[in-house]
Amino acid sequence: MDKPAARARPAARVPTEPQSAPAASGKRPRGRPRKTLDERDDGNRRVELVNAAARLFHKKGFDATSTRDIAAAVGMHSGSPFYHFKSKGALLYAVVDEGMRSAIARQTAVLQAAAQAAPDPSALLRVLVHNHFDVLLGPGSDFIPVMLYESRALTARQRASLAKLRSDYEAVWVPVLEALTRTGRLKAPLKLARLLIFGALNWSVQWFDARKDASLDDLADAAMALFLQAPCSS
Amino acid sequence: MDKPAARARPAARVPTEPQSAPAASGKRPRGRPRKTLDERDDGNRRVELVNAAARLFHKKGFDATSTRDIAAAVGMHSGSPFYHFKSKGALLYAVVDEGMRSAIARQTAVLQAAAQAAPDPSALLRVLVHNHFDVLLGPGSDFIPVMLYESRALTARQRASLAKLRSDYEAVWVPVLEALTRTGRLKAPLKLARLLIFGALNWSVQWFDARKDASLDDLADAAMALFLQAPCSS
DNA sequence: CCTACCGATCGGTAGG
DNA sequence: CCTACCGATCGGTAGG
Repeated sequence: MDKPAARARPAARVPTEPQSAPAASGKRPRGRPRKTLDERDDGNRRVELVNAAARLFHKKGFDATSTRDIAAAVGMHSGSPFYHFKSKGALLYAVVDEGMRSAIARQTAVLQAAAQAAPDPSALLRVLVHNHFDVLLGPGSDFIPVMLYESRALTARQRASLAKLRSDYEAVWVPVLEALTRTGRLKAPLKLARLLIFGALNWSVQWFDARKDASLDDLADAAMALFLQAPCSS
Repeated sequence: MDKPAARARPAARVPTEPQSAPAASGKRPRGRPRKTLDERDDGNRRVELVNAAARLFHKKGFDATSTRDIAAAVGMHSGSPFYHFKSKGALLYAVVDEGMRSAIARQTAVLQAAAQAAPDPSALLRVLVHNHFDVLLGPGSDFIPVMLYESRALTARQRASLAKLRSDYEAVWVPVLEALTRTGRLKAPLKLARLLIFGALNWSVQWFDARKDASLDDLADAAMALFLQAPCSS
């Protein structure tokens, strides 16, 4: 069956009083009502598709998710996602891109707040680690897991753009890790340390269960205890 | 096109001198030649299929690999893998099962050798870590990466069997990590430490390049330096 | 954004 | 293990 489930169609989409104000003039605003509202609507549908795609790609994987699944999840018919995205792969890239930009924005925000309060590098690392766990495991966090585990389907060009974003995200960690190496609290070679640390964090997507396991703070504490040498002087 | 590539068909499969000895008697060994040889042949074909499946599942992912791809890789026609395996999922489970049994066997072997030479827990961890990297990244290591990153397609029953094998593999690490915790060289809570450590190691599948990066020994050294507190007394 | 549709591909099977 | 095939599903498109 191709009919979308009746469930997700938002009430706002039902054509209630469609052109209340425009109807008064009777001529000018025909084919398209006010431009701003129209664009906002289009944007919302697009955002809905990206959100549904993120959730389904995370839950079932990119290949196992059909564009029909995504359409049905937002109450569209099977061909309609291709009005907003030219291919399934473009939808995947939208998820990945949105996820990285959001992650970078959040990272920048928490780090700025922390750098003013306490410029201690171990405190900064703790903030980075906690934010990373939050981006991976917090509420509504489907985008970065998709980026981490479903990027194989991207084209070479898309992968190159993604590599730039990942590099931006990771670059912030480097001076913090360097400072910790200088003070002897981090022992492994910098590049390998970074890769191993990201692995430890990213793998949590595979096992973390918010209902059963520890809190994100517990996770961050454990990671800090594992990676850092205890403060030497005492 | 459905014709398999002419490439991988082993010369031994070409029906050259099919029943040299049996032809002498002319009666007894009809429908099936000697049983042992026949079974060995079947087993080899089965093993070839599992090896090809492991390589392709690792390279392209389970969903993106067709059973036709696998058949072609071993010089079979498109329907023939189903003579050996009743479904594509059964082939995936064969890969995962074989990978875990091999990993456990290798782990047992290296650990027994190391435990006699030096029962120091940090030396044992180093052996476990190095073996783990070797299983993940060493030559012919497609099975465990498939297990780690493609198991989602398994049935619930298969996943339960796999969980048992994974638990067997991980159980060996626990006493070693406990000993290191007791001597203060491992600081994080045991369960979280184990999960974070496995994450750091398993993630290497995503970035390690044998041509460019460090050796497996370098990796193991870096992991030990990162995870363990420096020996306290000195 | 829907309707109606297409070509391609896929997992799997019967029958030998 | 091959031959010949099937039903289902999928990404995508034309035309409105």
